[in-house]
Amino acid sequence: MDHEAVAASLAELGNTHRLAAFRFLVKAGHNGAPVGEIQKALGIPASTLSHHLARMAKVGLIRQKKHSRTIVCIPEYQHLETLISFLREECCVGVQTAECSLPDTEGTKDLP
Amino acid sequence: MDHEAVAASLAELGNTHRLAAFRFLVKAGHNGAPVGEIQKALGIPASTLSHHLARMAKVGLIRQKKHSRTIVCIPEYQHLETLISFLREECCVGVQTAECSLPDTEGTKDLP
DNA sequence: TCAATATTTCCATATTTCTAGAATTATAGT
DNA sequence: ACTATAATTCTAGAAATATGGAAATATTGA
Repeated sequence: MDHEAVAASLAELGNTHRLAAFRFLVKAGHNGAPVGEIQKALGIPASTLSHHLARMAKVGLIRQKKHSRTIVCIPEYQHLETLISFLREECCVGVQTAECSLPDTEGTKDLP
Repeated sequence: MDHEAVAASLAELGNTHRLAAFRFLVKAGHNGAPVGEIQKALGIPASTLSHHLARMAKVGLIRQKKHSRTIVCIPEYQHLETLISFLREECCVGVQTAECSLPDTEGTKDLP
């Protein structure tokens, strides 16, 4: 996953409704959950939710499978893993220790 | 960090310019880098960059310290750590194994 | 065939974000 | 005091996002 793709995925998770939907799906497990169930859980209008789910599917955060009338949404764990790996590399580059450590707070003052 | 704060931080990282700036700062290390240096590296207009940096500072992704005329931006490693922890919990909830595993791809078909 | 259900697509509107030039502020050096 | 430098704030237009009602689509079961 390249820089642009990472940014796009993070942007999708960076919306409270979408993040809530994704969290719900992850909790639901590998089988995911149908749109209607998500809708009942989050309590947002169907058209709004549909729009958000479509966006997440577009960047690969979730997958959507049709079972007759219902559309089941499945979280793409691997996608999130990749995202986390990217962030972790960002976090640890430039840091001395293998594990991430806190920056030294020198004697400079914070801005007001 | 609560749901809203996580979404806000992810949204900030979900922009290519800001993600690039953050990556640059992380690579720069604990001492961070002055705005002008970031500007030269990314090659975007000063006012645009200033706007993006201010946004990142607002959600706590970076800190800004003034040294005479220059403003040094420092990445908040701890903040990113917290973000990653949150995502990791999301990822592993509902999954059987301790480590994150891939979802079973059942016999259902993907949407067109 | 008809009604009900699940969901999307269409549409319009409101809001936010992005962008960058111009003006402004703050500070250092001369 | 003056000039150069570093960065922000102001401003405003363009683009993208968010929202939700209404209509459309697909599918099931009677």
